[in-house]
Amino acid sequence: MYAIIDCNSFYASCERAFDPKLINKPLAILSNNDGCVISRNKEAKALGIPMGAPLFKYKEIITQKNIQIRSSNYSLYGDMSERVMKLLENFSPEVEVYSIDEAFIKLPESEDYQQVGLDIKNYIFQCTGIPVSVGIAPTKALSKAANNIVKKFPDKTNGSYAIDTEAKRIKLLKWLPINDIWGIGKGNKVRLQNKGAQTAYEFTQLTDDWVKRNMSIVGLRLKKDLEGEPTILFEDEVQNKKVIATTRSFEFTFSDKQNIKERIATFAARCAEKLRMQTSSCNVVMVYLKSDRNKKNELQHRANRILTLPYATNSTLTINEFAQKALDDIYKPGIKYKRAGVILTGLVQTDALQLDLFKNENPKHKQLMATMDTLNQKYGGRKIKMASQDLQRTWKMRQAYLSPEYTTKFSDIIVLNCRTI
DNA sequence: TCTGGGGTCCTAGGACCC
DNA sequence: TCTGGGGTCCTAGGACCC
Repeated sequence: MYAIIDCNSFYASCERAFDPKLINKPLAILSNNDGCVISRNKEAKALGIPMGAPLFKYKEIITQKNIQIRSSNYSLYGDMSERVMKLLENFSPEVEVYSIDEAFIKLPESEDYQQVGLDIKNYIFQCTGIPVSVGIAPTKALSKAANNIVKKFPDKTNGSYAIDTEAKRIKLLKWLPINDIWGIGKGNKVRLQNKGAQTAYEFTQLTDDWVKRNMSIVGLRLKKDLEGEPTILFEDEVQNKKVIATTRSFEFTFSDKQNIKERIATFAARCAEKLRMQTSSCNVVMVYLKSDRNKKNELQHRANRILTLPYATNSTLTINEFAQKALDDIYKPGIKYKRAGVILTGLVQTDALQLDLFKNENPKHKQLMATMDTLNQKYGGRKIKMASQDLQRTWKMRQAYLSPEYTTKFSDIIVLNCRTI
């Protein structure tokens, strides 16, 4: 049997775990630059704050209803996520971390799966203060569906629901609307509705042939999984990333090339760092620029440039050199740019590099990068940078409502004042 | 003034090879 | 009446996820 453990309103729950003032209060977490809402607890949902709500459009209701807001604090969420995942290993050696707030685990045989789910939920809450929902079933897609039941009926399920009989599986599929199936998005929803299927059950009644032809092998796998035949693979080995990207919207729009060069340098450096962390090198660098598409009356421009490198590398210097070349190719003066990104692809394992007969990187880069990474890890805050980066810290994200890094920074650890009673 | 960021997988079609 | 056949690799774009 598989279980999916899904943290409820994860970012909001992380904030609440360390700040008792937030208990039972509506709370929304904002995206980078405090632009829009990316997580909200159930109290905020009940007040009608939708996912993706732009902050400036909801200012009024936020003040009126006294909704608490926080800037996103990824050091905190990333650390809390690691803790939750680590704790799950107490229930099974086989854990697939699916996203920052979700994991699948393979459960050992049990007489009472419902109770296993409750045990997991209680344990995670006790150790971290994070509430989770647990769905249990013979396949991954069915466990996701069981999790939907938990979310829709929190009182009846108390946080855990298990599909452990054929009757429950059929009942679940007949209840589950087509667009709530994991893996069915907008496109396939329309396709299936046109075919007359409204529920997961009706989807499974279509022929394999039709599903394969209209929804590709991906759709067919999903159908098998819903039929109870485990077809979507369980992957507990952590895979290296195949694409590494650093992309941001700016806090303002601007046209000044020097400014944009500096950001591209910083994005390139961040990408190269992520690349070295998984001991990969890249063969391809892509850079893109976009103006603000919400400003209809301004001159629009979006462009990208893809450069293939002469040799695979993970050197910040080389990657930035090519990123800057790409930028030169696409930058147009006079455009107000709002967003840019650096994306690395063609990733290969660094230790399995093909050396070229003629073109190879200066070996000094390797030593320099190793030294830079060591120093930056030891002292934190990325103290060692390229000269082309933002040495003056002339720009930074707008994060007006940022909470402390309770778990990853010594100066932010909560201090208890104990008095004798 | 102000609307996120980072991924995965699959398919079709073109280029190229013998 | 009637275009050769079989294959690989790469890329752009679509669809979906959290």
